[in-house]
Amino acid sequence: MAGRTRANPLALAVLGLLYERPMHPYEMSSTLRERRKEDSIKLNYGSLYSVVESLQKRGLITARETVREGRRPERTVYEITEAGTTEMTDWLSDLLARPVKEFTQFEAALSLMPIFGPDEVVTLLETRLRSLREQRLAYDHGTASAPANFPRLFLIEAEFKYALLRTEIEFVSALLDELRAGTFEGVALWRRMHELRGEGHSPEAVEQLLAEEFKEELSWLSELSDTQRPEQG
Amino acid sequence: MAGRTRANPLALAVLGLLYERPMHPYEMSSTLRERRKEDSIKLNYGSLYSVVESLQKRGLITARETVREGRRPERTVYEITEAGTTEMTDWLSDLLARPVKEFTQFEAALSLMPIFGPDEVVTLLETRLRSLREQRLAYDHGTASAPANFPRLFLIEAEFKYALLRTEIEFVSALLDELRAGTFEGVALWRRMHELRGEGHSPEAVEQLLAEEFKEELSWLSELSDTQRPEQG
DNA sequence: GTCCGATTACTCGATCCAGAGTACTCCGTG
DNA sequence: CACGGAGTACTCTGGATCGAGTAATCGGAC
Repeated sequence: MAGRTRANPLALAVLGLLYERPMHPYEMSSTLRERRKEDSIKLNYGSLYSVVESLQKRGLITARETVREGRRPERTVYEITEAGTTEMTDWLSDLLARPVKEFTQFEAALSLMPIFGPDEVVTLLETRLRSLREQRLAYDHGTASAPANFPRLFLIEAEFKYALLRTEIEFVSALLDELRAGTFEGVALWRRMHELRGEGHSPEAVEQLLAEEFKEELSWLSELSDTQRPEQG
Repeated sequence: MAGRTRANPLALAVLGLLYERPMHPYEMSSTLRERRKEDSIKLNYGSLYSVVESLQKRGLITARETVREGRRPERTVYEITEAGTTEMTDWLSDLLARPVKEFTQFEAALSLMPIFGPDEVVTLLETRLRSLREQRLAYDHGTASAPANFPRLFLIEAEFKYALLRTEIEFVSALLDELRAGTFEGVALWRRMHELRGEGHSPEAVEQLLAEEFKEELSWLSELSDTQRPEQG
């Protein structure tokens, strides 16, 4: 049981809030916002209500009462069940103890980088680097931070994000240096490849020409080629 | 145009592949796998086929022919359109040049960490750290790596992932040290909070007691309290 | 020569989710 | 006292996504 529906951490946050005290969905969203959790847990209304509904269906929370205050719309107050508490504990333990593979947009972008030539990539990464440095400044100046004296315990996720940000800055910066200095391995091949494409050669012709011009660097290709295209017409 | 459907980078990868040469979807998936792109771009059949369909609907690719080879099922070969090439260029430029906020599972977990007490967190993070170190070893020994002599250009995303991995190891390791040494800010408050909960006090009672015991550390609370609960019944 | 398991090539359906839309109320402003 | 804008509290819809399922074929082992 409790099997597949552990994708959206918003559901875990909901369990956490109801573990403190019963609440209605809208209050959950405002509480999360007050606590600066919208920075680390993606929150939007649509998801919140469907997540709550799904938790209820699975018996992890129950509707305690629906209140109408004044002429305001009805509010349904939920509370956590015993099963819900167990699921919360298991789930959070799992998230803390077991790293999971995550796919970020930038990793995807890096892996598709060869679509562009090295010079275009340099320009684009320069823009990125500027933007990342601005982000770091914002952090440093506490702009992105919480009320003074806010306990570290409740901001630990921001510290982690900051560490990742610094790493990305270092990475992009180092990559840029190598690209600009021309010391990046294979940059000559890469540049030539785009030159040939730019001259209107077909992909096959480009491959052919490069194989001749860069024999050694492309030695790995021949190792693969037997298995790679067994039935290329 | 080309507005909202830029969520799934798999679509960008498809455009990239068809920019090289026409292909049928299954070939796209095997090509991506050969090139080790499944590590940085989430790929599964269901998504691939619906992504291809949606690209076609948007006029970014077109079906060139459907081939039946032997008695095998039909294969539809697609090619990229001019609009598709433009979209590919714009999209990849955007991904490289503009950092986007990403939400990871571990950030969510960190932000919900206070649900547990410090001692449980230590145990869980120790498990995580072991696992992260194993991952790093695997990288170092080239287990997770490609054919010898594979050009760096095509593995740059793995380098980035490795940098992030090292940062996470450092972060978790430093956090653990502080928690174990008791030098983590507010750890006493945190521990006491779980002690009181464990003794069966209600959340409100806990808050009350902590406010008395840890006046200074909780000063930020009083600043908020006016605006925080204007209508708490 | 037939059986097994891997590979090829998709299809389907049940969620999931984002974001726009709705509707009502409260509060201040002129 | 009419108006506008912010806040409260959801609802709806259509597309995205995931993973299991299907069905055929091929190559090798026995």
